[in-house]
This record gives sequence, structure tokens and C-alpha cells, in this order.
Amino acid sequence: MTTTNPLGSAVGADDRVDNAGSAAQRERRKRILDATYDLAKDGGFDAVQMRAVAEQADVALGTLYRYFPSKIHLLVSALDQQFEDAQSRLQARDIPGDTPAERVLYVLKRLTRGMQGDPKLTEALTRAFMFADSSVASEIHAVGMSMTSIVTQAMHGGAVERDAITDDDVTLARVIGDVWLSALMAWVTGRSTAPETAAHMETAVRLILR
Amino acid sequence: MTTTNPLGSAVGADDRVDNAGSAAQRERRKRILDATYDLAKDGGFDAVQMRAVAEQADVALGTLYRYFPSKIHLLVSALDQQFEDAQSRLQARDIPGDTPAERVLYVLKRLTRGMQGDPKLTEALTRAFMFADSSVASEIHAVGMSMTSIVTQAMHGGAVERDAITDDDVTLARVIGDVWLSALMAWVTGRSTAPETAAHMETAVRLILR
DNA sequence: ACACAACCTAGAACGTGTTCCTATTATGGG
DNA sequence: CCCATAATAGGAACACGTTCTAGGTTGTGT
Repeated sequence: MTTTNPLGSAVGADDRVDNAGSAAQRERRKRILDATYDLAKDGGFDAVQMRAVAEQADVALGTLYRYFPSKIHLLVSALDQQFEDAQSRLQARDIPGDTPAERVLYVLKRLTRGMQGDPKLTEALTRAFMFADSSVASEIHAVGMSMTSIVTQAMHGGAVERDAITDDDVTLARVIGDVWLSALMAWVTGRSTAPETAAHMETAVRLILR
Repeated sequence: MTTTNPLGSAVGADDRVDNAGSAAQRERRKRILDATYDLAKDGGFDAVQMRAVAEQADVALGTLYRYFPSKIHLLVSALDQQFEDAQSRLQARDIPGDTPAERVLYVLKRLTRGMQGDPKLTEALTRAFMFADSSVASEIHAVGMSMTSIVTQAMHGGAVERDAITDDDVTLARVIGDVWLSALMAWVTGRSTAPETAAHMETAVRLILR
């Protein structure tokens, strides 16, 4: 139930893969993820073809599969990285808003706008996340952790020590994350517009953080 | 943005496809869906292979594609049928519970238990639903309607005239549906156990229908 | 009964995710 | 520096979703 990176070290949900391996390997990994973003940004899920990723990243197809055992792993890893980037950007700044609900909404709307600015990329990452099966459990778990962490931080406003976050906070954050994902999915599949997505999220968050 | 059934009539979200076409065509459609259930029940999403479905349903591959334009359409249609069956079964009975939250939880837990009794089938249907893109929007919409309808009925307890259901009810029901789907997905992908799924749903519903 | 359209069957063919194989190239220990 | 091992390149091969083609069958209006 663990995957291995090119160095053969076990990669669990809590490992930071980014720093593993030689410099050349880190660069290969980066090239692969960059190629993935590029292709996804232009053509969405379908355009992220493994042969194309390999070619654009200048690695052999087999090497790509050694780094990411499937297209879904690749895309979910890309999503996770995006979330972690977003999270550290948020950690660095103060979150406006007087109540938890206001702050959470501020953060979620910001994130959502960001993702809606790159619809194809978002479509690719979201659909991969949704399609993932149990073999991608650890990557999915990592994404869930990032998302929960983003929401709990927003609830408390700005950077916060881990101790200040209760189990109840986490529960609330998870429910909010669920709603956010569903709303994002409805938008990605064209069932709802951007304003509807925002409104739905707003309703849900005010309901949950009442 | 509409598909056509074998008779060439437009099939929107509100049509009842089940009754369209000749008797032979209705039987073919049923054989296809039955084969889909069979294969999904045994082997999940991966086992629902179009060639296998066609063979087991005793139709040509091209015919299968005429009835359902993709594997995803096929599986989402199967999911929709399950939901509609569940809904009519619920409509026929009284829902126990003194508060909306109690009744909704009763119904959701019942549904969830039912789906967890057929893990492979649930995996197949849920993953198809999650993976669907905008070309499946109308089928997905139908599923969402069924789900919302199940929840609003539960909120009101038993059968209810359409007028009694307010926009607010629908909003609440949608949020609950979102959470339910996410919880189901977490269970399907092995990220949470059945009791955890139930607990998560319980928390969320009590929070939302407070 | 006939003509015509719609539908169906059987199976080839194609695209893309995935696996596999062989030769070549780093990498690290003696 | 040399060897053993792992990693990579290059590309063939395979699986399954999907499309397409050719010919047979069914149903319908006249």
C-alpha cells in the first residue's frame, strides 16, 4: 500500500517526496510536473497524455511511470502540490474577516477564483482526484489534509499553533471541504456557473459555521 | 447537448427513457443494465468492460453504444435508476424519526448500508459519477435531483406534496447531498471505514439541520 | 407485397493508458 | 579506476474504450 520513488524509499502520506533523490531526479520530477501543468492548462484532462508528458518533460515513458505509477497518481500529485503551495502562501499572510465564516469564505473564494482562472487545469486535476481509486489513497489523503489545514487555519485567522485546533474544528473543516469539492465538481462538469458555485459555498459555510 | 435513444427521440433530463421504444428495445435496454449490474457487482468499475457488457446482454458492441454513448453514461444511468428505485421505495413508506435530522439520518444510513452491502457495485457507480464530464451533465443532473428529492422527502417525513418544499429545503438538501457523496467516496476509496462514514454523515447532518 | 428507412450484428481498426524488454548510461563501493 | 547495481532511454506490445464499415433484419407506409 506504499509506492516507492526512484530511490526505492517508501513514500507515505507524510513524506516530503520533493526533497528525495539526487538533484537530477528532483529536476526530472519537476520537469514532469511542469509538463503536466502545461498540457493540462491547455487541453484539460484528455490532453495530459502520458506519451506527451514524457516527451515534453524529456524523459522516457518508462521513467515517467517510475516516478508516477499512473496518470491519476500524476495528476493527484500535481493537485496536492498546488494545495500545499496555496497553503504556504496563506500561512504567510493575514486573513481578513471578523468571524470564522467570513475568513473561511474569503479563503475559499480566493482559492476558487484561482482555480476558475485556469478552467482546463482545474478540470484535469479535479477529475483525476474524483476518479482515483484506493491505490491512490495516500495521495488523496494528502490532498484532504492540505484542504482541511487550509480551512482550519482560515477559521482561526492567519497562522496558528497546531494545539489551538480542536477535533471539532477538524470535523467542521472536513464537512466544508466536502461541500467545496462537490461545488467545484458541479462547476467543472458545467452543471453550475461560477456565481452559483460561490453562492452555494457561501450558503453552506454560513450554515456550518453558524 | 442532447443524446438520442434508438428511436431518435431527444432525451432530456426529464424524459423517462425507460418507456420509450419498442418492447424489444426496452428489453435490450434492460438486458444491458442487468449485465452492467452483474459485472459491476462482481468486479467493480474495471470489470464493466463494454465488450463484456455487450456479450452478456447479447447485443452487438455497436448497439450497446447506440443505447449508451459511453461507459460513463452507462454507469451513471445505472446509478440514476438505483436512486429512482430507492426514492419510490421510500415514498411508499413512513419515515421514522421526530425531527428532520433524525429522519434524514435514518434514510441516509439506510441508503448507505444498502450501498455498502454491494461494495463493488457502489465503487463502479460512484466512480463513474465522479469521473463524468460535461457530456454527461443531464444524467448527472438527474441523479442530483433524485438525491435532493430523497433528502427533502426525508426532511418532511414520508410522502409530501411538492408545494411543501421550500427553496431553503432544497438548499439544505443539496449541501447534505454533497456531504453524503464525499463521505461515500471516502469510503469507496478506502480512506474511511463504514462506521467513520456513518459518524461523519451524522455530524454533518446534525450540523446542517440544527 | 414492395420499397425504404431505421436498426442490428459481427468484427476490424484506432487511440491512449499501461506493461515489458533490451541496450545504454549514471552512480556508488572497493 | 573498475565493477555491480540501479536508473534511464527507446520503443514494441498489450488492453480496453471508442469508432467505423459492410451486410443482414425488422418495421412501416403505400
